[in-house]
Amino acid sequence: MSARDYPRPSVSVDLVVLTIVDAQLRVLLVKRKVYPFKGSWALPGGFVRVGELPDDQGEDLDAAAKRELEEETGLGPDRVYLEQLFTFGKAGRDPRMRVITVAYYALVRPDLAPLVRAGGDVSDAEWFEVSTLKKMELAFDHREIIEVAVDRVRGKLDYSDIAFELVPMTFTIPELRHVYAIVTGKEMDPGNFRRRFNRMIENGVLEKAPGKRITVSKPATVYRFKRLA
Amino acid sequence: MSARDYPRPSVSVDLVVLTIVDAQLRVLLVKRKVYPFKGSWALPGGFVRVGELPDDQGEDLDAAAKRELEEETGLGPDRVYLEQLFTFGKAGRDPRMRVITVAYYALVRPDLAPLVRAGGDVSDAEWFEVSTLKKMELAFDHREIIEVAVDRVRGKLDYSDIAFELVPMTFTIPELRHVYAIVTGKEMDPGNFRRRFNRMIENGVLEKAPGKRITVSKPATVYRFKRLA
DNA sequence: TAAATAGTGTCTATGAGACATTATGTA
DNA sequence: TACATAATGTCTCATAGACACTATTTA
Repeated sequence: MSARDYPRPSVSVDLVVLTIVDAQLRVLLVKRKVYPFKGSWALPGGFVRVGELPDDQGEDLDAAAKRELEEETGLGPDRVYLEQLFTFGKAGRDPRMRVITVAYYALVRPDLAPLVRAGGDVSDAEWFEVSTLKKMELAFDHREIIEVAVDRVRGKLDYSDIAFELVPMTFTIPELRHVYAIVTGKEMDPGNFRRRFNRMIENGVLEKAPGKRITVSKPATVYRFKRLA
Repeated sequence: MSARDYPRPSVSVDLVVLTIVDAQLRVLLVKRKVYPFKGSWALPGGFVRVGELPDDQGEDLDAAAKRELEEETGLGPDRVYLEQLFTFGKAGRDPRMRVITVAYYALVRPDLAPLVRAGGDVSDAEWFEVSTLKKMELAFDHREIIEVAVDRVRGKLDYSDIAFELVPMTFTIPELRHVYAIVTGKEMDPGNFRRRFNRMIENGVLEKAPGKRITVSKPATVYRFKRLA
């Protein structure tokens, strides 16, 4: 019996698409229209397209994630941060059949978030506050997947650039500080927080950008993040 | 057409089993006895056992990793640190057919490493120095997988307890320092290094253990790592 | 006793956090 | 002008690194 003949699992890609809108960390969920979990909210995702032929084996795993992202949000992968998260493969996690899912997470800038519903071919897609998911019934093990994703984002906040994926293209340091506060749940001291980014400003990693915020007092300087090549 | 009827990929589990022996970071490889890459060295691994029935969907992904670890090294998962690494799923990475592999990495204490060859059912298994792999032809994308694993270990060294998985059950601070030096490639100052673990010693996370090293000068204190429950 | 390494002490630079102060815009 | 918030400054403390020094064991 060749390896070819063993039973195979279905492999899907699930997306934890996160954004910050109205001072809340939100995740994009779609309403399931079929069994199982019909009517429940679930992560957007789908099966990896696999070819039958050795020469055409189908799409790459990353390509499947990008395709699903585009299909379900209308956002191209160039506008969104996308990274593999973890693979969930417990037996029984899908009652129909064996499904192993490779989860990805995506970070959507708040200014792009409103575009999502128009672009998707899924009619019932909504941004839910992560903090309110506890009360909801989610499909499959999607609650656990979201938890892992949020933990990952929290963990990477301090040693990576992902915070810049959760503010608009141009932003102020106070806006960036709000991102930190929302993700970590802790307010940061405005003065100390700014100092953390002073070097980036001197480096030119953050450069001044045109634009202005409507404020009741002194407006903050607007910056743009220049990703180093 | 139901989801059931789409073509499915094979899903395998590959293991990057690492240890430190003779002052070298080493990875366990097995010689392939079948095509493709017959005769090449490859990561130990195998296909996830998938059930055909909704009620019996087969083994969990983690269980597959533990099973392979036991089969190929003879080491139970209780004696070895095992963690999911990353999922590699490019089309064409296996020329025969579409295979998506979930890679795990395992850390084996140096005193257990010699037991490995006896226990495995794979006759041709050997520990290779990671630094010499560049010259070798490895099967599939296994070189890339090893690289990701080593990067992961390097990255986690400073903020996790994994260094203790690469020394014997009882060890000295200088021995631990050698682990850091070998993994990171940088020698650490002995005095400063020790200070990093002074708090753990005061906490009781590290406790004195019986045992002694054969040395040419003052022998170091032997400790045991007490994992907090 | 000599050699070697374990382990401690000291100094400095750096960064985080608490908090005060100044600067600059809006209403 | 009053107010609010941005932005800067100051102080303290914890930590990392460089390096000198002491302690202890072996040969």
